[in-house]
Amino acid sequence: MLNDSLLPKHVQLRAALLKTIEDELQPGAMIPSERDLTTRYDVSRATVRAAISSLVNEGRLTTVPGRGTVVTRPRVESNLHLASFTQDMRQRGHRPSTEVLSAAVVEAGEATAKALGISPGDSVWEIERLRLADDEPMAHEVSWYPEAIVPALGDEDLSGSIYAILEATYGVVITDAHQTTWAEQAGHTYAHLLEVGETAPVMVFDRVGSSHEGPVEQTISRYRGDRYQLSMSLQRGPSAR
Amino acid sequence: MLNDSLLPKHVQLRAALLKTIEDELQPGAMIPSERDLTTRYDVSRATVRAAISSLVNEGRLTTVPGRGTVVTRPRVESNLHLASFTQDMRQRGHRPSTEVLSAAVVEAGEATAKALGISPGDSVWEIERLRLADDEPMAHEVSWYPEAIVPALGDEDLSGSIYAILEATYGVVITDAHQTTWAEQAGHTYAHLLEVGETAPVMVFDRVGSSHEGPVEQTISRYRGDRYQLSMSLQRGPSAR
DNA sequence: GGTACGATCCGGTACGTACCAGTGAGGATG
DNA sequence: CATCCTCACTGGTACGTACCGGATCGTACC
Repeated sequence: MLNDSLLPKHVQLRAALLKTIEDELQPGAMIPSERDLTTRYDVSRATVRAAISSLVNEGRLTTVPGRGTVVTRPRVESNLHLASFTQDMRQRGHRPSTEVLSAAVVEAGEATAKALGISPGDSVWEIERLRLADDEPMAHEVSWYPEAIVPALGDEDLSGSIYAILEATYGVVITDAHQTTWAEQAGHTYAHLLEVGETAPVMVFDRVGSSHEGPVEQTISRYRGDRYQLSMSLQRGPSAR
Repeated sequence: MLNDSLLPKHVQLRAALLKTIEDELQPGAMIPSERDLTTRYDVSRATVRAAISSLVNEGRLTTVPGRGTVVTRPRVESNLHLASFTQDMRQRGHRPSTEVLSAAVVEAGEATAKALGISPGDSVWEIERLRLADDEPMAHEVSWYPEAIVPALGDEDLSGSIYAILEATYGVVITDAHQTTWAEQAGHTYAHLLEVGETAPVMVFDRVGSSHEGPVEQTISRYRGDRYQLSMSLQRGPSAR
């Protein structure tokens, strides 16, 4: 039944189970019992349990003592994902808009150069924008993009998603990002822009966005603390994909 | 050796191993061999392997065929993961300590009841703690745990990891959590506790921790904005809109 | 007809044995 | 002295047995 050799039986059995739960079974359906599987595939129960526990560990199956083992309902959505401000605000039920404050080619500072993998002094587009939700200030953003990657960025309409421009005009797809966040007082400059008090709390995000070929974007965003919150899921360890 | 209670042996052994790799061993060090552990704790090798594989699955241990099992080196870049305050601060190079402000059984409020899947008014342990890093206040935490799950939580030493207590005493392993974070001004109460100004920014985390069987913990933490920051990775969601 | 009980199934726990392939230290060999 | 090889030891695989407590359901009893 199994034993194409080469691979351990519990790995082969795992693959066989995964195939059936993907092709034949609905979420919530029960898979055959462990003892049933031992006779079907002619393996020991320990082997069956190894295969099953592997799938349980990845969230594909759930065991119910006294009942059986059921196919897990797929998760609806992971909260923390890479989304543009526009997408993000729409999902939260707000109407997003953007005010472009400035767009110019400048020399990259040290931190930006390091983040983008270029040399300090290299030319980068610096885009400064105010992000509104329902016509009230939500966030202030400054972004930097290497001019070498997006030479004519300033010619585009920057009031929408820059990610969309990167894709449509330059074929650059930001697939993942890394960001650090902390809390600050607004201070004079941002208090004015965000229309809050100078001591009002803001959430700062320093984000570096990357395509498959490397870093493309650095953005520092300041969100009004009274209007923004962030949800995320945490796992204890890597759940091997 | 084990069996001080009614918990499964592999859970007890898991807790024992976790304690030793946290207290005694350095990252990269090898734990005793599986066969060694069977004689030390007088259990079968299957039990030892169950305990070890659980820790491997969470990224605490790594097995090396032919060599042994080593304590995992923590990742340099502390990404977003579920870690206790103690672990978190150590990874950041600080010396953590804790001051227990109060511990009492109270009636669950509405939000807590909803988060924990119990009824408002049900008994919950309320633990209030001040978390210090290098002897300076870093965060204030209030946690709630259903009394039905952890009846004698107040008898334990609450100055360390409550997650460790949950595992060792009650066999409850928090495997994942969901949290929402936002920025606030400290305000009178927390300014005093955290030793900052009343308008100083704090990062608030509202977290619900769950075991395989459901929610176990709600914690609201307030971190000093000037001392704490959070890093995370983002991937592009499947919502290609 | 409703309840209580027991048979039977389920996953969970725990024990034992056996053999394999890779590692690495130390002794035998050249 | 360097090299090779043996061998003890490691985790990985796989088998078997046994018993537990929870869930389910049919049946016998009130």
